[in-house]
Amino acid sequence: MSPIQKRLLAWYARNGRTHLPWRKTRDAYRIVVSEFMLQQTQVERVLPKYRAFLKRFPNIRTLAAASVAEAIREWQGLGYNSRALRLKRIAEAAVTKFGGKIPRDLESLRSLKGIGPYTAAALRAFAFDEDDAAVDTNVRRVVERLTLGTEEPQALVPRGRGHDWNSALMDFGATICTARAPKCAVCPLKTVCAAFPIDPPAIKSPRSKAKSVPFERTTRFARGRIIDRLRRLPPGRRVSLLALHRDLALPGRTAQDVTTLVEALARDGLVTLCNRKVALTD
DNA sequence: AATCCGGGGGG
DNA sequence: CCCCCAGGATT
Repeated sequence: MSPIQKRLLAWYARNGRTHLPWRKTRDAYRIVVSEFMLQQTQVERVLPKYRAFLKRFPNIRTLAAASVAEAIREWQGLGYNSRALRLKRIAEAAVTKFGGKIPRDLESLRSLKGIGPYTAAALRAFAFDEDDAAVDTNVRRVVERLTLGTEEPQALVPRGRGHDWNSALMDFGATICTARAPKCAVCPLKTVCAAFPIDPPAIKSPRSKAKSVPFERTTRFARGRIIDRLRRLPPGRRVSLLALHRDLALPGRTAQDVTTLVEALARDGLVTLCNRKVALTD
């Protein structure tokens, strides 16, 4: 192993978050649930949601057999509800096409909507102990700094250590080699880092943003409120578009605006619209 | 290449 | 308050 590899794995052995539940399992279903949650949310916020989700859907067949509405309800507080839908569809595909298991080969993984290059590699490393490099923006940044861009992330994976290596890079990037204000002074890799010491002013970028719309007027806010309202609906019940508009009282939104928003959510498959009444998709 | 998605965290 | 932020799909 190279000095970088040895030092980072040694740091991880002492400082890594090896106690995290998705680090202690090789159950591909549990790994894919954690990956979908972690793509959008901080670890501390994911932990309780992860436990609750697995309690409600203990295995892939439970999730496959559930309704979309149940999956979206269990997703409450995580945001990005489309990902709950995709996770649920992946569970269905695993049961109908892959013998009830998350597939191991790259092509099969990539055929599942919602699994891109990053998540496919993460699943192969964390669930199947393959030496793939799961490259998110944190890992890309860390590797670029450590080698000044001379090495591809995949080339750095120590043979047979893909699981711990990917975990180590992520923990390191989250705590030491952070995007802004990296802690070079206490970095265990500073003596082998090509970028040490990083020049802070180099991070400055010319920013002149157009003025932003208030968050309450954004499509994102409105969609989130609509899904939240439907989530609280008793199972099997639907609500009329007019009642939805009246209940939510979204700032600056007409009844027609609400209809348009609901139609978009219906195209996404999150809600079902029938006779101007709407509910989460069954 | 740019945009959409849903909030939360940090300065 | 203001700025920044992730991965995947779509166009």
